[in-house]
Amino acid sequence: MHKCNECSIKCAAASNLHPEQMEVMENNSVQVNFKKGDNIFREGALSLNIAFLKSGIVKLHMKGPAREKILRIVKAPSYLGLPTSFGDKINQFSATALVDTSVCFIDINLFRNFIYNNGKFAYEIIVELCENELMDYKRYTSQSQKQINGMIAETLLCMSEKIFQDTKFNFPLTQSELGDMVGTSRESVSRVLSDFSNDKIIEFSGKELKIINKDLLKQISEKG
DNA sequence: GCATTAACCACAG
DNA sequence: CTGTGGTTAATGC
Repeated sequence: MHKCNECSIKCAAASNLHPEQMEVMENNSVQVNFKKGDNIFREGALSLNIAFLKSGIVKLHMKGPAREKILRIVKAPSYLGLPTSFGDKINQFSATALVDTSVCFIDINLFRNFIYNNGKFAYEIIVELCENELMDYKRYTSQSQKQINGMIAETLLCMSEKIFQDTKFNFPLTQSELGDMVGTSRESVSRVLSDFSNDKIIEFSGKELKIINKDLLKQISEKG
């Protein structure tokens, strides 16, 4: 049996749990490891758990009328899909591991009890939901008004800053997935990436991506 | 009209 | 899965 108490990977919310609540959680949660490419939970399937991403990187995605849409890239530590867990018993989107990943599944009824009985815990959950909602609003506004150069620049910057905290990183998506993320075709992604590379803004070989001219990338992102 | 943007198709590594 | 060229449609001077 794993020990939630001793787990160093806690979100802001869980650190507000009382010792006895922590113990209950230990008895009502399981940790599962996933390989790169594994499906963690699937759109349309029943779910009675909250999924907490302990380590790794995950994509949240849902089927659109034409093709798949990547909603968000999530880096540990973070909850995966609180909206789908509380809004509906059926998952409204899928989660897929982009790298080897470890996830804790917590019983939804238990989680609900924590929210009822522990205000600080609930507050932190609300904070997280609000932050996510705000970021989504920003992305939707960008996506509806920027051209693809701007969208891809924005996405690369975001990955570099928010996910990897480095100008050089292993790009976790295929070009086709990046297209699904910013709402464009894989061909357009390929062209933009080539252009950026020719203009010495980025460098990429295989999956290794390095941002060389961050200022220019920012300009492209802002001007759309 | 002419230029730009980007999607769709096809074919090749 | 990725890179490119041709084609086509929409939009904007």
